[in-house]
Amino acid sequence: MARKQKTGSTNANETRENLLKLAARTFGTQGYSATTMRAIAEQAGIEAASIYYHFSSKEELVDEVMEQGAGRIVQELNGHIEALGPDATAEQRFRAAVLGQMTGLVKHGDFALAHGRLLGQLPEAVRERQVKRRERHQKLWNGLLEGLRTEGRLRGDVDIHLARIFILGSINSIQSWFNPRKGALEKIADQLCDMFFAGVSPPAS
Amino acid sequence: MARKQKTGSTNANETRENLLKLAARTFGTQGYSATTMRAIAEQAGIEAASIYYHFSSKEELVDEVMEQGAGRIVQELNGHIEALGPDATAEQRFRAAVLGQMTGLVKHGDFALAHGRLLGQLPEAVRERQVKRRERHQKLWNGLLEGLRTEGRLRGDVDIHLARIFILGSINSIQSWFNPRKGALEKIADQLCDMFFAGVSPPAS
DNA sequence: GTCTATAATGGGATAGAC
DNA sequence: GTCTATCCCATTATAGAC
Repeated sequence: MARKQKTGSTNANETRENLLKLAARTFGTQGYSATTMRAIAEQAGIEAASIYYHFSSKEELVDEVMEQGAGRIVQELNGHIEALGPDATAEQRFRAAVLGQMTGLVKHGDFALAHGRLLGQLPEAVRERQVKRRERHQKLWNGLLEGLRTEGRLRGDVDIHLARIFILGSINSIQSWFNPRKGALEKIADQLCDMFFAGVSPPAS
Repeated sequence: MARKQKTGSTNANETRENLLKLAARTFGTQGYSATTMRAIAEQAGIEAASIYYHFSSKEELVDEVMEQGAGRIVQELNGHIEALGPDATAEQRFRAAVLGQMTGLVKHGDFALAHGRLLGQLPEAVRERQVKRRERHQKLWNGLLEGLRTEGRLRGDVDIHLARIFILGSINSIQSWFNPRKGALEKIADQLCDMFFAGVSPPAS
């Protein structure tokens, strides 16, 4: 059940979460520098100065947007993999990861978009942390691909590095074109995996 | 042979070209809003005000960076295709396009990077024109893929739209990782196409 | 062709009232 | 928790000297 806030007056956490959402959307569409504290405040119906009660700076604000963006995507991805149980094949895990990451990108659109687009525009301190996060994420995918290799689902001459770039580039591009009316995510993920596998798997016979 | 300038004093065109290059690099790495006229001027060793002798505004400057970025990539791509002669197969043309676009991205790094990263951050007027340019570019790729289909190099159930997204996402991601010391572009393009074709082509038998 | 000086605007952030 | 008022500085762009 929902726990009561300790603070009186209008709920701080709620405002904070709202600001984060609005910041994510604005950062993602306008970029870091072009997004002003005033613009975020206006959308929330408060003055820019009031943001500083919830966040100490613009930098802290964007940092948390990035954290949440990365966190939500990974969580979705992991959730899809874990739902398979421990006996899943490498291919099942890989396919779950593809659908999981796509789902994360679409479900947490604003945060995911900000996360994907802002890396190159961030203040140094924030950027460094996010670069490390991204490296961990790539390792996760490397692991999935190595699993495929172990189970004989990757041709010997396929470069894992390149395959990862190939599949991640495709998955992530979904942000710029996916429209739920044009087809279910599951179907798109399947098609993408089919294309991927028919390319990397050894000839059937 | 090189033609003499009509103007006296230090060559205006030269400075203009230099400013464009520096602008491309800075826009591409920092983003549109974060790039200041001062920063560009400083790199060129002049004052910010002097830029306005060569460009009427920041908007015009970024517009030309975008134009050149798009133009150089397409030119490289077309050059590779045309070098094949008129009797080339659809697959040869496709493979030439992949290598051509990759070459363009690497060869004109600063302009290509700016072109790829700035779309979402541009002033409306500039953005609209570039969105149209991108659509033309996508149609070019659709044409290449339809050629493949006509010549029986695409499985019937492969969605051309998705295949285009798949291959373009992969090609374009080269900007963020390619290192000439790690392997020739030709080899990477080949590997990418091999992965692509072994997926989309009908089973050999 | 580039400079200095400056206008006009808007940015992030803080102080202190309520 | 949010406000108003304000500081201080950076920004794009222009005017006019050289």
